[in-house]
Amino acid sequence: MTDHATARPEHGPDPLAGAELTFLLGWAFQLLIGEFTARLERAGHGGLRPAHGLAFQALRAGGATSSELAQRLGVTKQAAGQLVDELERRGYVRREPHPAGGRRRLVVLTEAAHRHLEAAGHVLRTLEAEVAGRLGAGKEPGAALAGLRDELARLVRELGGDPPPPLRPVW
Amino acid sequence: MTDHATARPEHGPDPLAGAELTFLLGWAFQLLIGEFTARLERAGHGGLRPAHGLAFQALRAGGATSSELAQRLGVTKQAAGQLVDELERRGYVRREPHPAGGRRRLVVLTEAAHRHLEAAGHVLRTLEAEVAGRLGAGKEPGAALAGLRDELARLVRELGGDPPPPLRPVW
DNA sequence: GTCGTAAGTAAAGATGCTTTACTCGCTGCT
DNA sequence: AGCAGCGAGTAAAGCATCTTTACTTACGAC
Repeated sequence: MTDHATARPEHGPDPLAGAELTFLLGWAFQLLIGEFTARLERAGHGGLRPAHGLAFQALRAGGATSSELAQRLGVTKQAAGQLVDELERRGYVRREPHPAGGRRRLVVLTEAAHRHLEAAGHVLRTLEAEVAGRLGAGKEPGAALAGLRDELARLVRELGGDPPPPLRPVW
Repeated sequence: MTDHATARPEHGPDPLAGAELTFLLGWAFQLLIGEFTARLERAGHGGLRPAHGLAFQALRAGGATSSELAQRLGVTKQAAGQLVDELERRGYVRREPHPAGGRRRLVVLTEAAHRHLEAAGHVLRTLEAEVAGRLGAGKEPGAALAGLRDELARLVRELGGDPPPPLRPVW
């Protein structure tokens, strides 16, 4: 038995309780991403969308060619190339000669990108900590969040394998 | 203490366990939506994207003008008008004279749209039932899903209010 | 050498929105 | 009656972000 009955002190039917799991997930994700972007902007790291952050993460460990980046992001190499063009123009990545030669070029993050990544990580962790405090009233703090993470991780692994397919910014 | 340790029989670090809550939510949502769309297609209801389903839901209870639809979907009225144009061409909605007169036109669902909604609902419920069975191994069936739904609903209500802002198909 | 393969680039097209700017039908005032 | 104004609807252009198609270039194998 869950504490479902205590989750909403108000009277009347709860539209959210009847919502499909899929939509609940979508709402939660969208709200968190929205809050994330807003805070990042207020912290002086505006002008970049979540998709750019995903690219930064894909390049974090030693960079990659734009074709590798394309694969990690789940887009065509042309799309990745355009993304790299834009990020290069704005000073977040550099194209360096690739050790393996060929036509390859290694795309690496600049200091600006690393600063952005750090700020983004901080915002995400702060956000998660706030959520932890507000979740699962009545239980010990953090327990509800841990359970939520466990169930979500299991769900993702069941449906998407490990590692799961890339997150795409449109559905 | 959760059954986290039993969730992954393999050795080595678990990349998903270290993932941010936000990304877990995104992955779970995207995977479910993807599976939903694939099944709906296989059931003979292909060619419509999730956004169309959202429009159907917004029109389900007695229809609406396209401006009302725009508000419910969180887009401009022009975008809603284009959406209605397309759905009308494909036989999913009709524009009828509006009882309140003016330039208003009431957009209502056709039988085809209602059939689509029914099929979509069935797929969603089936999917949710499957998820319920695979979640929270070791607990009584359904308990993990109920807890997940509770926590998600609470999270959504905290961040987005009630009802939450419209789900947008891009972030 | 030349052939195949993979990386990268170029250009056009598709899509799904927004912005800007208009027309039309009604209400209410004077 | 006449007209100001408002909200619904429509039209067209612009824009961002992707894909598709098609090419060029570097290297390795044989």
